[in-house]
Amino acid sequence: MNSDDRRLDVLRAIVEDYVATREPVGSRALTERHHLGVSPATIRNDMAALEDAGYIVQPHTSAGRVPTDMGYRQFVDRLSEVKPLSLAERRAISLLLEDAVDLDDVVDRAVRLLAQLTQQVAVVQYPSLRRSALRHVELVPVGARHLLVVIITTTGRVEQRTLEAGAELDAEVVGRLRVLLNVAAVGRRLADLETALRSLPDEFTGAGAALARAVVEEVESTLDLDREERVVVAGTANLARTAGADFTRTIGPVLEALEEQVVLLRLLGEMAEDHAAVAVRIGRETQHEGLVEASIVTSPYGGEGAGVARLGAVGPLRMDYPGTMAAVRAVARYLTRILAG
Amino acid sequence: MNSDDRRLDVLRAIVEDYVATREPVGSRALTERHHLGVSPATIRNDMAALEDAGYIVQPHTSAGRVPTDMGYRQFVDRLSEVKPLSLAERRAISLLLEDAVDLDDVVDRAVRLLAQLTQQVAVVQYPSLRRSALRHVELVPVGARHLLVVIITTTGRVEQRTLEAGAELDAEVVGRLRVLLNVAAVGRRLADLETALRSLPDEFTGAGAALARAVVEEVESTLDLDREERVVVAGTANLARTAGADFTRTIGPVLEALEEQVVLLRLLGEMAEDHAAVAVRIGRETQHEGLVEASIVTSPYGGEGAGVARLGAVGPLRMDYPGTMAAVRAVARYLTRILAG
DNA sequence: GGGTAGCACTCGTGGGTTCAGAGTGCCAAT
DNA sequence: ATTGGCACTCTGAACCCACGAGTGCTACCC
Repeated sequence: MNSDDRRLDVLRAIVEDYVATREPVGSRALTERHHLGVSPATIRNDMAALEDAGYIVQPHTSAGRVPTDMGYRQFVDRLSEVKPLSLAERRAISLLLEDAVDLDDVVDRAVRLLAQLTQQVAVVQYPSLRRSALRHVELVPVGARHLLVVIITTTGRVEQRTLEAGAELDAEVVGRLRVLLNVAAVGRRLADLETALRSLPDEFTGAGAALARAVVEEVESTLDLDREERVVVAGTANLARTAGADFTRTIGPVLEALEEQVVLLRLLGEMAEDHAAVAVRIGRETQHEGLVEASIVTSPYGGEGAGVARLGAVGPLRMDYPGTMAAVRAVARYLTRILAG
Repeated sequence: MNSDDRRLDVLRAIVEDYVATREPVGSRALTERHHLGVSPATIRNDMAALEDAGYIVQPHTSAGRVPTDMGYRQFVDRLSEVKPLSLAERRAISLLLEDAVDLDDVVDRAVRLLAQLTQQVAVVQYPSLRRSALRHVELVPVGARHLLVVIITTTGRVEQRTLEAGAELDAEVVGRLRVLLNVAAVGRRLADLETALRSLPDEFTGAGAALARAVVEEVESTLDLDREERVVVAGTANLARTAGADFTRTIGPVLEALEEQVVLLRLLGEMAEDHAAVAVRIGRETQHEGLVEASIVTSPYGGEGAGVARLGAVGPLRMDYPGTMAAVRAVARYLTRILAG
């Protein structure tokens, strides 16, 4: 065995032990718990090299080593196969998700399930409107001057807006608008709607044109991703469990980050650029002040007309990466299957 | 001054100091910070009496006193007037809430605002469907066999369900059903709908009757309060700020309770039975294991056709009750005004 | 009777010291 | 390249001790 390879094995062993024991790991403990076939002294040399390379640090002179962000990163990148979940776990996932009654329910169940499986904070992003397609637009007059616009997507998501018409609504105009809207828009991805609808108001005159413009604008504003994309979070209590040990001061900054939709959405968006089945961001890699002591593991789900979104788990740097990755990937797969069915 | 009165003043002073300093308060400190007009020795006698009565305890011999749940309760009950918020605060509330675009946005803004104002965890319950009235029901065929049922309430809330028809939809039947449904149901409180709709399927024959029954059932299932009432939470990071000092072990149990909709809904429901403008539950009074070290302050909002619900703040036993009560009441009032307008 | 002053007593906190053990780095030997 | 040996470092636990805050009690005063 090449000595570089052994070094990486030592790193792997350090990460595993540190994750398991939460204590800095020394050379002797390492030789006892893993059959590396060499003596502690050799390990010490390797550790010195790993420290020079930036993968591990000593909290203080006479203590064992602890992985750095870079160390965890190396560890994660070197994971070859993801260990599968147990049959019982997979069956539980499947049963739980199949009983869901609508999209909200699916998402709610998925996020709780994932929190439970990973014993961490779970996050699930709603299927993105931008990438899903329109199934139907409905216009409902409400009183003489208000019009309710209901937008239904192929993912089963329903968005509604109320708008105030400038003049009294004309039932015939509303009816025609409904028909034209649906003809022009159904089947389009929401992101393409703008071009599809641009000329629609020209079909009307006077108050009808104004109304059509207002409705089109309302439909388009639904594209405004910042407002419409949502992430739901569950399992924050899991953070508190190991709070003192895993976070230098408090979990406050992490909770703050989790409450800020924009932070999560940015992070999920950036992670979508990794095309791996499971993406990981460790500590500072999250590029967010509040998450320097946290890692996030996510996976895409949906796709094929069901919209694409991500789900994942957020936990301390010192998390069980292989286990978390397996759970995240599994839930993403089942969710994809459920949404497609 | 009656000596019983003085005792209660001493209790008030103890609560105030303990809330301010987070440290057990002794007789000397008390005489220095409050002009009670008597010597420490006298205070000591009063404190002994208060301890006998169960309002305060000593963490250990040779320490000052700390209020018990009962002590806080007595303190809260004796608060006569609620101090008003500053003009700047009231203006900020008003401006923020007025800009909201729809019900979701109002609720979201309110909960964040309240978390910010109280520096605690804020909870806002969605206006209850049971007490709000129906504005419109819309039926939208989706494909040949699916029907989308959209229910709009007077609070601006929109609920939708998709149902699968047993047979191909007949446009004429759907149209007639829509008309009849609206005639029978509009203006009714959701809680009264069941009786109003019972005979409706009799107007149809064959497949139409089956469809009507399915639709009615779907509308009624919206009444299912457990599924439809929702509470949104914000500001959990505020809990972490003082976590070590205010909670014996971790904030985990509190976070768990906050994630369980059923727990919050039960609590809010029970608090609705107090008819005071602001209701308070302290420690064990919450009747929930996870909240024994927490208190909750809530106030109703809405009403007059806008549905009735509650909002409030959850924090440590050692919270600024007068300030929290003032903020909760103020936000409830502004929210009521916004929803009515 | 209620308030006060004085006093002895309790007990937790904080500072300082010591000690053992874990872990390291380095060097000489294989 | 690996290993055994060894001197060195540093943390954390244990311990002790003195300080001081705070109490309860009793005797005294108005």
